Amino acid sequence: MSENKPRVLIVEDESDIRRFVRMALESEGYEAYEADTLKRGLIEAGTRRPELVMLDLGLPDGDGVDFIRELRAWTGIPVIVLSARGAESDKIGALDAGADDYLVKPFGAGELLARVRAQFRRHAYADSGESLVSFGDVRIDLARRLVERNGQPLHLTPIEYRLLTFLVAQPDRVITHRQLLTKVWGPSHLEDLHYVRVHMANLRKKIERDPSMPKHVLTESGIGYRFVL
Amino acid sequence: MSENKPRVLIVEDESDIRRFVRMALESEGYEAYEADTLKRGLIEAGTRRPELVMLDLGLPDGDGVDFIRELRAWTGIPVIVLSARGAESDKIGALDAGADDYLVKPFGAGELLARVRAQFRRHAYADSGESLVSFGDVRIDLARRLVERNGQPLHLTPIEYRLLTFLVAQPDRVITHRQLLTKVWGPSHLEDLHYVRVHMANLRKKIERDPSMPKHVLTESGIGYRFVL
DNA sequence: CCCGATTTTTACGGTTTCTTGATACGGGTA
DNA sequence: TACCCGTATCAAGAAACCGTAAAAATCGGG
Repeated sequence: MSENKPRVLIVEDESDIRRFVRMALESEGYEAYEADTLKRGLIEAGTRRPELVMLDLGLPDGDGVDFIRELRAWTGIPVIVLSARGAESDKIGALDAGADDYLVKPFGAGELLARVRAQFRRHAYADSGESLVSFGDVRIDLARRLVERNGQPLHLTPIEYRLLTFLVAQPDRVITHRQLLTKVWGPSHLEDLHYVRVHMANLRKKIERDPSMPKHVLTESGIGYRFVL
Repeated sequence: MSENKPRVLIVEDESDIRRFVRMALESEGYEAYEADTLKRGLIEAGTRRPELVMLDLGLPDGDGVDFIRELRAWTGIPVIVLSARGAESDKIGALDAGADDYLVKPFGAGELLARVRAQFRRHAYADSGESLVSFGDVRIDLARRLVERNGQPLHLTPIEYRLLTFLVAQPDRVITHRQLLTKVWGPSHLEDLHYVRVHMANLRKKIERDPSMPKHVLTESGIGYRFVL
């Protein structure tokens, strides 16, 4: 191997889209591998060891959600889901199963590359493993369970703190309502969607400069939220 | 012993991970010892006297939490727990039992080393730690087990003294009720939360200028307390 | 065995946090 | 434009949590 390009696996049955995605990725210096079935995709993932997977949910030979589950059994590499317009529930299922982001067809090359870059950034960041995180004018000391804003201690309630740390642990990633409810309130509160709304609003009031124009806790309508640094 | 490298004990049953961790540590100048069972780990800890232990929670021959408890019976050396993805409750149990930090598999070498360095930094500080601490108008002489306020001797009961020193040892950090109960009353009193309340109130009466507006022993509702100098 | 010191219980009022429901907002669509 | 859906916001009531005093039990030294 002469160079050390980041490797991306494309799992997609339509050859047009496959080619489009490959071209976009290669133009930015990524190495692209292709698979046209889920089965083949899992094999390629195991042998090529890509740093990122782009997965079409509408493949004929099985459920994309199962693909993600199998992949997640042995690796945490980011998965970006490509979904057809309107296949909302599939998308959410995929995110719940461990996908990291999604793109709705049709999408442009610029949009695609931006998402890909975000995932690579996130993964590099997650490995650096400091217990100090900061964004905007907020600093979090995870080891001490301490949050401050502009140097002043910022008091968060237990739920607010759990929400924030869960979000911060995976920036740039779409987090579903379901994931938030299970992680913060426990699996028995999957129907209490309004809890999330209320507490998210309270959290925003404390950490965003302008809570009505949030810059870090973004809402993904119909799906959940996304945290960006 | 020709050199004086810091010693780290790895307690882990999977040989791949063991080797990975050892390589990472040795590349940074640590001396690494290995054990593949908890039993063996305890023996090695006793003979090698490491400055740090890396412990996999999922060992076949027993509960990692018990390992930590046994270790804590005779030493306070830092323990970093290696836990499998999603074993949230194990993680908490381990921290309560006295672990100092945790890493979620899979983790990278950079992340691992950052955590290890953090522990050595912290421990070095704690060891060199003056045996004289002071805050507000209180001075504590840890070596002589003596406390005074405004120059006057201040009498603390055994429990109050243990509470205070435990808090003072980790300023700024939130300390959970569980931690206080295990450290001060022992692990069999995890349900006696009211003990903490009563004795904390008594302690505040003795060390705070205005016990109703505490400036050093702050309460974190729903979590525990936080000591600030 | 007695006494003072300490710890454990108990009880209750005050505070913080969470839940709940009502209401307003805002982007998309017919 | 008017409507619909999901979202944000607010404030109340409920629940959980905390501080405190004081009584009861326990401990330890003489």
